[in-house]
Formats: sequence, structure tokens, C-alpha cells
Amino acid sequence: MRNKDEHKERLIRDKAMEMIVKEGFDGMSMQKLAKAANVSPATIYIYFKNREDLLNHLYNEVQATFSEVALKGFSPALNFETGLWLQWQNRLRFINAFPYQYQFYEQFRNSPLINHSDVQLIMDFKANMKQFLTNAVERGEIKKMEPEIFWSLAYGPFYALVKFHLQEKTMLGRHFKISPSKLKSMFNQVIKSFQ
Amino acid sequence: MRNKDEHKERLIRDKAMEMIVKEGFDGMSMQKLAKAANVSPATIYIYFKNREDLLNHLYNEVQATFSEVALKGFSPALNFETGLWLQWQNRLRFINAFPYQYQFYEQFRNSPLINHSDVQLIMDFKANMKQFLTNAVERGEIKKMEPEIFWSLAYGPFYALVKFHLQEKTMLGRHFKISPSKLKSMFNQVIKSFQ
DNA sequence: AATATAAATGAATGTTCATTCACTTATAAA
DNA sequence: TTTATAAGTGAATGAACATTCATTTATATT
Repeated sequence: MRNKDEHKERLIRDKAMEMIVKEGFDGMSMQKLAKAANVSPATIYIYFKNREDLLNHLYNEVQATFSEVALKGFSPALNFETGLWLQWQNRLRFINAFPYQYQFYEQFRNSPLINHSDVQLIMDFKANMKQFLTNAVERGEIKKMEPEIFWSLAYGPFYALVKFHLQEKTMLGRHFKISPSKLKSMFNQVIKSFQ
Repeated sequence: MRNKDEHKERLIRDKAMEMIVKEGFDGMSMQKLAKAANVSPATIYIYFKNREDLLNHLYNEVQATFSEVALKGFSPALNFETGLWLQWQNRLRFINAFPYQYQFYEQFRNSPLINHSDVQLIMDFKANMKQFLTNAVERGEIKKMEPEIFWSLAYGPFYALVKFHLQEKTMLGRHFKISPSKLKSMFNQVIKSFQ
């Protein structure tokens, strides 16, 4: 018996995400992917049932990692400002470390493919965030509001800023990381909207 | 001489955007589009040089309309709160009226296709927004900040909320419009972040 | 009414696509 | 060392793709 080559699967996954980010979903054909990963097209089908299965696996993996990183050191018991700032930092860390994975994730979520994927937001993650919001309201740190308003106010500016920087990267061929001081400064302004 | 059928071109454009929103860029093939618009594939090539040209025309058209609607009644001379609220209302009006066009626009902007398009943000629009920011700072209505921070704070929450509602629409098959009171309430919170 | 012209077409064209298959190769277990 | 098994392959398959082309059709101009 011969074992699957973990390195090979990793390469297939990474090249697929890179190709999708650079050339779009149509730009990632199975044959082009095979060539980029130095394998036979048939090899991809050992690891993934088909193209759709591959894409869903990629999405699942990124979502799992992203959720994990976002919640690193987090607890709903943290006070509002500390907890939200921690999450901003965690998220930015992931985006800086894995820009292709993040951009693939965004592209997938914003495409109709997401409708054919039976993927759910990690339970743990959702529960944590809900509890965090409830606690903050109960402590009187923020006023009561609908979850979608909370989410829009708390993360809308963050993701908008990230988008700016990732677009610059695409245009100039290199990645301008968001400076921590700029992020903190904007965070302080966002916090005001909850007061 | 036979004239071009304006109605026919409009139908091609609208069906193309609808297909892209519903099935993604790969889901919109020239032959499927022809069938949806009740024309021959060759007819599409009378109106557009090729597929890429069609997509770029669609993008240009939506951008032009969107910019126009967004600036309706706007002037950089307006005070900060009035001007920003006007733009929020204008933008939401466009999104509610033309959800497919808006979603196509977003999908295009978030895809690598945008890199191959030589389209620029309408000059007039850019200049207006820049002047608006400058004026608000000079009047002491908001503190001085980089344009990308301003943009992220002023529009990040708005677009995040829009995304929420458009996703709900996709899932349930119908469109839940954002209530004006909910929008105004969030707007008031956003304003605080500039104080 | 005749004519010139551009719109509009359906049936091709050659290409690329996702996927399969008969086959070879590497290696864990015996 | 042998053997069973699953990894890995290159070439093939049929479907779908963007685009073209030889014709036909509608109409504005004469």
C-alpha cells in the first residue's frame, strides 16, 4: 500500500486558491491546476471527488482556520472593547499571513457557488459571538441592537480597510500591510459609534 | 438599412447580469445568454466585440448609473452629516431599484476581471468626494484622516448591512429591503465615530 | 416599388473543459 | 523477498465553450 502524499495535496490546494485569486474561478481549470501542481489531472481526482468538491473543501478549510485564528485568546467574558480589538488583530494576522486564502474565501462567499455549498458557519464561532454581544449589552457597555447592525458597525470598517489594502496589492504586485497604529486609530473611532 | 433594436440590446445586458448574479461568471456562457435573450449567439456579437467587451460595457454602464444616482442632490458644500446621509439614501435607492445590477457590479469589482478592465472611477465622482472630505475637515466637523479611513468608517457599515440583506434575499428567494428607520439608526451611530 | 445596407440568423469551427480509464509504480504488510 | 493495494499516470472522451460565416431578413432611403 502506498500512502497519499500530503505535500502533494497541499500543493494542489494552494495552487488552486492562488489561481482563483489571480484569474477567477473560470481561470482555474483542472488541467491548468494539474500542470501548476506538477501532477496528472487524474491525480486531483484521487484527492477530490470533482471540481465542486475541491472548491468546497478549500472553502471549508479556510473557514475553519479563519474561525480558529479569529477566536485565539477570545472569550465572551472579555469586555467589549478588549474583545473586539482582539478579534480585529486576530483577523488581520490571518489576512496578512494567508492573503491568497483570505481572498479566495471572500471570492467564494461573494459568488453564487456559496449557495451550492452546504457549509455552515462554525457553530462554536457563532455561539461565541452571540454571547459576546449579549454580555456587552447586559454590562451596559453598548446599547441593545440587532446582530446585523452590531456586525456591520463592528466589522464593516475593518473589512473595508482590508479591501483597500488588498486591492492596492493586486495593482502594484506587492502587499502593503496595514500598519498596527493605523488600525488602532480607526478602531478607536469605531468604538465611539457604540457609546 | 435596418436599425439596431434597442430593446434587444437592453435584454441581452439585463439577462447577462441576472445570469452572472445567479450562476457566477462561468454560468454565463454566450450560448446560454443567447437562449435567455431569445437571440442567436451571433447577434450578441453585433452589439459587443466579444465576451470580455460585453462584461466591460456592463460594468461601465452600472458604474455610470450608480455614480449618477449616488450624487443626486449632492454637493461638497453640504455639511458632513447631511451630505453623508444623502449619499447613504441615494445608494440604497439604487440598490433597491436594481439589485441585479448592483450585485453584478460588486461581483465584477471583487473579481480579477477588474484588473483587465481599463475602467476608472468617474472623475467627477472622485473629485466631489475628495472636496467633501476636505471641506468637512476645514469646517472642523470631523478630524483630519486619510481618505481610506474616512471611506472605511463612512461606508463600511453601510455596505456590510447591504450585504446582509442581499444574502438573505438569495437564500429565501425574495428581497428584504432595509427599513429606512433601521438605516437612519445605524447612520446615527456611524456619525458618532467621527466626533 | 426598387435597392442598398446593416441587422439578424443557425449551423458550423476549432478549442478547452471536466472527467474517466487502462495501465504503471511505489510501498506497507506479509 | 514477495505480494497486495492504493497512489499516480497520460491519453482519451464527449460536452460545452467562444467565435465566425454564408445566408436571410427587415427597413430606411431612393
